[in-house]
Amino acid sequence: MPKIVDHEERRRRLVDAVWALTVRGGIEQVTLRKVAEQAGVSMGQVQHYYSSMQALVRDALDRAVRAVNANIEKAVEAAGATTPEAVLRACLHALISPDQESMRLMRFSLAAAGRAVSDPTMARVLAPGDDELLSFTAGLITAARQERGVELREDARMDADISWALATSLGVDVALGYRSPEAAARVLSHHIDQVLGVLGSGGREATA
Amino acid sequence: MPKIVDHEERRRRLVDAVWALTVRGGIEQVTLRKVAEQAGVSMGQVQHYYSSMQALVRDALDRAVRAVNANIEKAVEAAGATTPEAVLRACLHALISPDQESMRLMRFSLAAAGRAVSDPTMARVLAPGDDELLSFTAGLITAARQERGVELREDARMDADISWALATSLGVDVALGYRSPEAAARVLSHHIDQVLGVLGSGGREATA
DNA sequence: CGGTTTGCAATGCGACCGCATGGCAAAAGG
DNA sequence: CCTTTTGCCATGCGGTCGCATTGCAAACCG
Repeated sequence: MPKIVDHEERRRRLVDAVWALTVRGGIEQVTLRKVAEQAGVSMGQVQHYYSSMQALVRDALDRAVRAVNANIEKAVEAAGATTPEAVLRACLHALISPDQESMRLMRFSLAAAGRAVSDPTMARVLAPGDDELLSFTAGLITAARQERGVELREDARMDADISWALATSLGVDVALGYRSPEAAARVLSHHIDQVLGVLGSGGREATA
Repeated sequence: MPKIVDHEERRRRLVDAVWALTVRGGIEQVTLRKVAEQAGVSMGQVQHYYSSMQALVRDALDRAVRAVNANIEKAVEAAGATTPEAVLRACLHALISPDQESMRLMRFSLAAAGRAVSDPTMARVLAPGDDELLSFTAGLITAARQERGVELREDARMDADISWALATSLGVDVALGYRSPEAAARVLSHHIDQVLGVLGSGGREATA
């Protein structure tokens, strides 16, 4: 077995080139030649690692999904969140992080979602969360309500659904510059407050 | 002035072809030749009415925005909404209408939004609402709260913002088949109930 | 009737696309 | 040494793209 290279590293380079090209000029700029140039390799190498353009874009999307999830987990850890409410807030706020890397991922995800119109496998990031995620989040909401002493309701799952949809939407807006990170954070916090029953009567303090 | 034709009708035909092509195969299928074929005219005619491909897609987006707004107004009228709450619900629910025409527009809008990554003029429909819309909606929310006898808060504008973001997101999901119209309607109604303070303690009836 | 203006249709051009193919350099085994 | 396997580069092909150009028929004015 001669000439052993790190395949994973090669693919990461190529996918990163796809992200960069998409963010800079839209997904229609992602061509074999441009990807090769951006990654500083030859067209041949791109073809060597991906059997087709579609396969490359698909892998780029796969990795984007995993990267977003990793960012969320990282954000939860970084926040040192111990209470369910803190975990909930950290998870949702991770989607609107003004961090360059996060914004890159959101922008690429939006471009990919545009393709979902014709290719159902292309939504993933911006589509509704799956059962597992919603159940987990609903659990957080219920636990947070309990801790706050708020009367419980059976609609936690729906609130989880709404919360992810809103956070995703805000994340796209931030990544495209339609909202400032601060404004998006205020909106998201306001919604979480409402979900957790924090908003009683004109109270302003709520949470940081 | 010889050979007078209806320019507006021509453009409508062409834009409709753009919508159809985008919905069927993604915005990357929108080419001069395909648009001409879809509209049943020659490439020359397309070029006669639009100086470039970009101009055509831009007009298609313009008209989509106007069509969505028209659909909303139509929905309000059709519902015979008289109270602020009924108007509010009609407006928001118009975005998740499972009507073929509405879903076409949402799908095209999503494809266009995918281009917003590289072309800022391409968001429009799926971007946050403008000041005027938010103020109007906030007014509806406040009035609806008053009618319900709910204690007033000063956050109506933010709730309006969130409501539009959620309705838009749900509308995309419905148009792409990620949610059934009924499921989306339940989610949206639940959110509006929450905004209007309908959800007190485990109550189930709320609204239809 | 001829002239002018409008509304297109047809065709051609250069650029770029994804992908297939063929070959060659480097590393390891014999 | 030679062979084999791996990783990759270079090039060529058929197709499609947006757009410019050219020409001409229909409709109105005089």
